Amino acid sequence: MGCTVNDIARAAGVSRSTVLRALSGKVDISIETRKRIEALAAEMRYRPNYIARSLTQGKTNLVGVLVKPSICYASHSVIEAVERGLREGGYSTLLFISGKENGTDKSAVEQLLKSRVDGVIAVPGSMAPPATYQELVEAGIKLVTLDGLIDDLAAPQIVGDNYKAGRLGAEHLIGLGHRKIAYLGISHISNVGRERARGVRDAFWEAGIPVDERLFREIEFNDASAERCTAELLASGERPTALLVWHDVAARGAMRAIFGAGLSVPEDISVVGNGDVLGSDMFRVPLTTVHFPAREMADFCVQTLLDMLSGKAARPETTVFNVELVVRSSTAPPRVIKN
Amino acid sequence: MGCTVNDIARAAGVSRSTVLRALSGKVDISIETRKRIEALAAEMRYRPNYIARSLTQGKTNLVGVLVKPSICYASHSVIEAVERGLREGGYSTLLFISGKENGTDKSAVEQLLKSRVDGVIAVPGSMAPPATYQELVEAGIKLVTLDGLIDDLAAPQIVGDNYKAGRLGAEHLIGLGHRKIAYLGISHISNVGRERARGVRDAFWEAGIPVDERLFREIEFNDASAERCTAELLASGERPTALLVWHDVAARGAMRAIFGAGLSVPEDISVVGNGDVLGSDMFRVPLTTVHFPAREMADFCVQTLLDMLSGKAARPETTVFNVELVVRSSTAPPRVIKN
DNA sequence: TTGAAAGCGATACCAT
DNA sequence: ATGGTATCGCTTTCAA
Repeated sequence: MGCTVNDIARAAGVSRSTVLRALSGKVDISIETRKRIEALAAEMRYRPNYIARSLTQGKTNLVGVLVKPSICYASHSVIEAVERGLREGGYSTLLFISGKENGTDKSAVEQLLKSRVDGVIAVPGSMAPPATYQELVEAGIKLVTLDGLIDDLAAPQIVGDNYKAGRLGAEHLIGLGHRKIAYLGISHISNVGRERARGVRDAFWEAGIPVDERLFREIEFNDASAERCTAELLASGERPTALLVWHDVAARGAMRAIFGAGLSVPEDISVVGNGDVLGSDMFRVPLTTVHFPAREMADFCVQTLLDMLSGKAARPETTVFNVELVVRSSTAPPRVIKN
Repeated sequence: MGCTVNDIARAAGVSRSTVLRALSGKVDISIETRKRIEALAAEMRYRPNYIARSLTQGKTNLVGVLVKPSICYASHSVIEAVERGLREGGYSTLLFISGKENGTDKSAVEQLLKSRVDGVIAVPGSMAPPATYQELVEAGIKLVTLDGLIDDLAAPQIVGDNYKAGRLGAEHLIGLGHRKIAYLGISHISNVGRERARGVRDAFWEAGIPVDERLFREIEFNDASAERCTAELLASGERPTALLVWHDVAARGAMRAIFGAGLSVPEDISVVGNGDVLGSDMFRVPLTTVHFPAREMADFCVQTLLDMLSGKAARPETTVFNVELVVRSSTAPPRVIKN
């Protein structure tokens, strides 16, 4: 298919060393032969083979981007920002989407290793096993995680303030007068899950509200799971007056269940989301949520990796981004306050 | 970093040929040396270098996925399906997102060529220049396009029935009694843009409704553009009673403008979208839209490429998928029908 | 059953 | 200013 330097050398009647010199823009070559070879290369549609180049340079200019499935639609701008940032930094994006939201990513990491990527950006799922990522670090591959904290990982990690996110949502609902608040969270296996829950519990604690464990549920990341869980809560005798949901997308599923039961938001039940996904202001009821600066986090993540790739000292520090409550229409004081 | 076959050969005291044989699972090797080498390889954490392998095999097992930015959030499931399908087929995904929705993709294609990808899946922007893609075909790279038709391209192309989509939306509104319908479409440079508009115009024609060119607008793919355009329409003397928007995401922007003007949907203005994006049933007003089987189209696209990659005869045919109208709450008869 | 050698395409270094 | 050669890590073919 593509022609090689040898083809050009033969066609030009020179050695391939000369061809390379002409094409690399170096100085020690006569202007005329350079012109001639450049013209020939263009005519023959020569394109350097990056694969061969990586072999000699010991550098592929490839960055593996290993993300959990939800990131694609929860924060499409993340993947866009990452790809663009890497490209501008001279790297190509080798994309891997975890099979399952909570999957191990083991085989994907193997693949990444065999592909000899120079670096990896990982958006780990809620149950990502630390060992898998550790393996990348041990293999000498530059790694930065985004939006998920892996315990004891010697790599820079970028996260939003999940503890604060949990607190903000809970405090907002408590401030409105809610006492019977359900929390639809994610697995406690992950640091994110633990921090969120801790924030929520601390808010309850400080307000002197006892935690009703029956209202603390774990859900998967998808509409259906949230919808099912919410339906259960509504059907139970202990119907909450407010729902704190760990992600906007799940909040949408929760709303579906609420509307499906003939109830309304926020009149019957208040709902708080998390993430401030593009479009949550146009939900059937504009969603009160906690804003995570996803785009800024992604940009920072890419910059950190590019710095490491260019040899700058990498400090395996965790960077926490601030989050803020955005109040819209899905929350209101509980309808009836019994004394 | 990673150890090579030579390292193992040296450590095992055999030639590298023997190592390769042991690791490749071939038969002509004694069981004991194989065991020994396998153990050694595992211990030394040997991982075959795919880069080097591609060089000898003339095959990278890389597929370039070149998409316009909107695909990421308009149809996140597309990129997921594509990545998963390719991975299952033994290929890795080299992702490129066009800089601009209407950009040329020229440099991305160059990059793809230099990376020696075996194949490419392209989701072209509305103004994608045919020559760019043609170049891929000429370079002998297997190409399939998805959700966008490039004129005169010798490659299989997968699209939804855009003509029908235009018709369905228009006919629905006309059937409800609307006469003053605005159409927010995309550039006519693309086949998609032309087909949609043709469907709309045919529906108008058959209903005997004259086309008011002032109500036929071209917008960019984003909330803001649709919002701005809608605001203009509302402010003009010729306020339409219905809006036919070429994409759900743009429809959301249009709704934002409508609500911003203090009007309501569908009482004051009906809105029809296109795409049936996940979540459009949970818009502030559940959206009436034309459903495109995005996931099925993506799966079919990947399968087609995998077939081509495995040497099966490729028929450069265009496959058109059926679309269907999904009626929700954003459309209703016009409030006042003047006689 | 095992070893040796050529080659994939580009690079770097030494020689002319 | 230009040519020759070893090398990157692996595959394939031919010898032993």
